[in-house]
Amino acid sequence: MPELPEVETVARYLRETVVGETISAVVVLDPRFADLEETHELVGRRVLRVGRRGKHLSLELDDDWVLQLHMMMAGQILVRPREHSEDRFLRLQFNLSGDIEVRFCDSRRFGRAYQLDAPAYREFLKSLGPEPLADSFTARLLLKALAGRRVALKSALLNQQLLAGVGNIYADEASWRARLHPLTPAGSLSDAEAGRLHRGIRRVLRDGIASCGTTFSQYRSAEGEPGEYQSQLRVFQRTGEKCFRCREEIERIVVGGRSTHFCPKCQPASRAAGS
DNA sequence: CAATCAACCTGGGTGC
DNA sequence: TGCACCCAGGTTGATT
Repeated sequence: MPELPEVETVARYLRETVVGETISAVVVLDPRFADLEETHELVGRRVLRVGRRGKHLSLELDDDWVLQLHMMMAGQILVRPREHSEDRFLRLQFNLSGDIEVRFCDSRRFGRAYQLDAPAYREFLKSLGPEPLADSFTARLLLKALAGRRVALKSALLNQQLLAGVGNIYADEASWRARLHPLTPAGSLSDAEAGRLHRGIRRVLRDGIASCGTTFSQYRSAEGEPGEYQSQLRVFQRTGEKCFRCREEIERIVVGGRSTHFCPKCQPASRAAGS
């Protein structure tokens, strides 16, 4: 599921709907899902801000309490009116003042919810790589993050300590934009290539947000709506279809255990290991 | 320290 | 219909 554009889409809706609301009840349906030792501590607290860092969502509450949510592969965070019908795979629910509920659903039970105190939250914010859409994220910074890395570019882009928020879909899409083979050694990029990659990453993430994310099956916005970026994908899950740039057939390989899609003609394997 | 890989889970789709 | 098998947007922890 959810990569940066999908999480941002959810965060934006939460900002419109739950900021200022007070938690009136926490319902844990799957104890393994939520690492909330003291759920009663959350009751009565108000949501002051909704943050997003990489693929993580943070509900910042009164007294520096933070509720961290991660949707992993299949999670859905839905904002529902109390009378809304039951949602499938509900694992955790927050009832809010104003008769609305935040429902965290997840068929695969990979998602997680947990509390952080202020110091732990600061540590967490520092533990991830730069935000790719921040003004401060430059091509030079990207080059620096990749410097010295011999892993495949694809694997580096998925490393959240190097760059926060890019996942399997947007990594492939950005590499296609930059005309870089996914097996290119991450630390071998020239200035020009890093510039193209930097533009590609920001382009696909911005476009993804503008389309409210990519939905193949599970992902829904907090309003329960599917995203629309899947119609704009250039390589992801287009194996055997024609490249939009050169009409060559898109190929699929496995890199670091992850399905990887690219155009063998537009993204030549000059320096790429193993091909 | 860097890189690789299995494990965590379940549902949906496909092919026999 | 049933069943075996493959695939999936992510992360972490053990191992090399």
